[in-house]
Amino acid sequence: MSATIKSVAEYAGVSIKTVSRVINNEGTVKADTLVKVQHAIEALNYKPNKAARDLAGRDNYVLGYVYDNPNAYYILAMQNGILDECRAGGYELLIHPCDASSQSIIDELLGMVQSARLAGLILSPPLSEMPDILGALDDKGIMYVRVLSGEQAAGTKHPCVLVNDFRAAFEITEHLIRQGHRDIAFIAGEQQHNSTTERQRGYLSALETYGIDVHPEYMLQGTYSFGTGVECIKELLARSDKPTAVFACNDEIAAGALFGARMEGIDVPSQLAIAGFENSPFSRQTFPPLTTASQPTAQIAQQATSSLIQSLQSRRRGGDKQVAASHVFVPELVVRESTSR
Amino acid sequence: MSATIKSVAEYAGVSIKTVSRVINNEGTVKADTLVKVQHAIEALNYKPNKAARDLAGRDNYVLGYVYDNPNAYYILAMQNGILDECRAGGYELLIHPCDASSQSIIDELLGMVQSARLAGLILSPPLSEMPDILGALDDKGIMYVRVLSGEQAAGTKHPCVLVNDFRAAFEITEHLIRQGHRDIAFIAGEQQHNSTTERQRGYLSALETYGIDVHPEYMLQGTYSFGTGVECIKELLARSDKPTAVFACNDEIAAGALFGARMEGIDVPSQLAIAGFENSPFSRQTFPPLTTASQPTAQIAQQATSSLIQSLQSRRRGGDKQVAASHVFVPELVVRESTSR
DNA sequence: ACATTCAATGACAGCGTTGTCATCATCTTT
DNA sequence: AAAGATGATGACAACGCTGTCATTGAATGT
Repeated sequence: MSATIKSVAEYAGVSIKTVSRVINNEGTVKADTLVKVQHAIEALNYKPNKAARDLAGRDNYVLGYVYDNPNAYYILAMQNGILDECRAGGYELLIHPCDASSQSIIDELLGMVQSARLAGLILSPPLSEMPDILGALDDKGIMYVRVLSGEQAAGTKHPCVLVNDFRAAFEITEHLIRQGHRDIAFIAGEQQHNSTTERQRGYLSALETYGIDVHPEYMLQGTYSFGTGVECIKELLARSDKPTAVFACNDEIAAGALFGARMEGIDVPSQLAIAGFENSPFSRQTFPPLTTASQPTAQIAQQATSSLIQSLQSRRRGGDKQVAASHVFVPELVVRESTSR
Repeated sequence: MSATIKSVAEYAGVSIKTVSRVINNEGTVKADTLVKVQHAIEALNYKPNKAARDLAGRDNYVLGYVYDNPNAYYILAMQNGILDECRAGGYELLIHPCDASSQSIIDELLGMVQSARLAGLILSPPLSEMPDILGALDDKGIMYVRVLSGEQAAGTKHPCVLVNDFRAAFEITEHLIRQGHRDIAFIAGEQQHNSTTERQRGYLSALETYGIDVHPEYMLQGTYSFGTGVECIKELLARSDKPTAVFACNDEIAAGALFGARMEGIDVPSQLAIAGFENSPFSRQTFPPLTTASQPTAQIAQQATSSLIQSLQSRRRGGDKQVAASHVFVPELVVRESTSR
C-alpha cells in the first residue's frame, strides 16, 4: 500500500534506523545522507505510521487539549487552530473538557496523561493559571504549553502564549474616554481568570492616565455570562448617578447589559455606551453591534501547539533544558455602533 | 505498567488469542472460558492498547467526523456527544471540517479515510444528504452513519439517525396559528439542507390543516445566517400586507429578523411574532427571547456514534448484511416571549 | 605511527495486538 | 465403530516503528 520506513531505507540505500533518525530530527545524520533520505521520503510520499510510532516509542503522538470554558466560539476556534498544527505535525488530539474547580482535577489530568500516554498538554485559562496543576505536571515531567493572560513571559522551561489583555482593555477604556465619557462602569467575570484582573488593570490604568477618579461603585463583578450583564446593568441603572458607559469583560456580559438596558428603556448608544471584549460572533448580532476587542484565537492556538511540538522534539533530541520561547498577542480594538456618539 | 493481553491470558490460563477473541466479541468462545477471561480482564483492569490494535488490525480505531456547518453550538454539541461514545468504545475521533460544495470533496474524503485508515465516518447535514458522496463511500465499502432530516428510515445497510423536522415545524406553525396568526411568513435557509425543505413542508402542512391559504410572497429564502434574517424581514415589512408572524428556519435567522424588525421600529411580539428553530444558546439571549424548537443534539450524536460502532463490530464478526437500525428524534417546541400575545 | 575518542551508522529485539493456519476435542453421520 | 464435520483453542508471524547496543571510519592527541 503506502510507503514504509523500510521502503524508504532501501530507496535511499541506508538502514531503517537512519531514516528514523531523519524523521525524528535527531540531528546525528551527515548532511549528504540527510539529503538522500529526504529525497527518498519525498519520492515515495512517505508518511510515518502513527500506530507503529505509538507502539514502539515512549509516548504516543497524541496531544491533549484540556479546558473548562463554556464559550463555544472560543473553544471551537482554539480547537481548530490546534487541529491544524496537529495535522501538520502528525499528532492526534484528545479533547478533554473538565471542571477546574473539582477536587480531583489533578488526579484526573495525571490519569488521563498516563492512560493515553499523551505527549503533552495544551492548557487554556483558567487551568493554565492554576499553580497547583502546573506544579503537579512539572513533578511528573509532563510537557505542556500554556495560553494565558499577561504581558511578558514568566521564565519557565515550558513555552507559553500570552494575550495582552491589559493593553487591549486600556485601549477600549481610552476609546470610551475619547468619546467623552467619564462615568465608565466595569463589569468583571470570574476573578479566577487572570484575564479578568488584567482587563480590570487596563481599565484602571486608562482612567488614571486620563486623570479620571475611580468610582468603586461602578465596578461590579459576576461571571462570564449573559445573566451577569443583565443583573449588573440593572444595579447600575438603578443609581441616581448612572454611568454613561459600560465596559464589560466579555461580549456575553455586554450582550446581557444591552438586553438589560433595553428592558429599562435606556437607549444604546445615545443614553449609554457599551463595550465588550472578544469579538465573538454574537457581538455582531446584537442591536446595535458591540464595540469589542478582537483576539486571533485560532492563531494563538496554532502558535501554542507548534511551540509545544517543538519542545517535544527538542526534548526527544536530548533535552536542552533552556527556557522556552513565548509569544505575545495583543487583541485589537474593534469599534462598532454600541459606543458611537 | 498496565496490563497487557499477555498478562490477562496468563491470569486466565488461556492463550492470548482467546483473550483477543473475547475483547473483540468474536463469539466463538465457550461460555465458561468467556467468564474466566472476563474475570481476568476485570481483575487486572485491562484496557486494550489502541496503538497495537491499530498496527495489527486492518483499520484503526479511529472514527471521522466530517462536517460543513458554521454553527459553533451545533458542532460542539455533536462533537461532545460523539466523543462520549468514542471514549466508551475505545475509539479516537478525527475531526474534519470541509467544504461540501467543493469539486474535490469526494476525493478529499476518500483520501482521508484511506490515509488515516478510518474505521468509519459520522456524517451530518448537508454531507449526509448528498447521494454522490454516499455512493462513493458505498463503492469503497466505507462504513458510515448519517444524521439527517426525515421521518422514517430509508432502508440502507448503513445506520442512520433521523430528526423529524417536519413534525417540529408543524408544531411551531400550529403554535403561531393558535396565537391567532393567519399571515405567517417563512424564511428558509439553504435549500440543499434537507431540514430546510422538511421544515417548509411542516409549515405548509400546518397551514393546510388549519385551512389557511398559502401566500407565496410570504415565503422567502436565503442562508442560515443573521444577515438573511435582517434582509428578509425588511422585505416583508416593506409590504402593505405585512405578515403578523414569522417562522424562521433557525435561531440565527430569527435573531436577524428580530434585529431587522427593531430597526424598522416594529415591536416584537406585540406587532410581530417571531419563532426560530434549534434552541441555540442565543435564542435565549435576544430580547425578547425566541420561541424555538429544541433538538437534543448531543444525544443524537451519541446515538449515531454508538450505532456506527455497533455496525463496525458486527461487520468484523462476519458481516451480517442486514439492514441497520435507525432512530428518530422529534425536536420539542419551546415557547418563549417572542411569540406571546 | 599508534592509541584514543567521537561522530555516523547499522543490526536486531522488542512494543501489544490481530490474522492465519494448525491442532485438538467433541459431536454427527453412516 | 470409523469417518467426517464442527467448534474451540493455540502457536506464531506480522504490523512499522523506536531504543539499545555494537560497529565502522575518521579525527584527534601523543
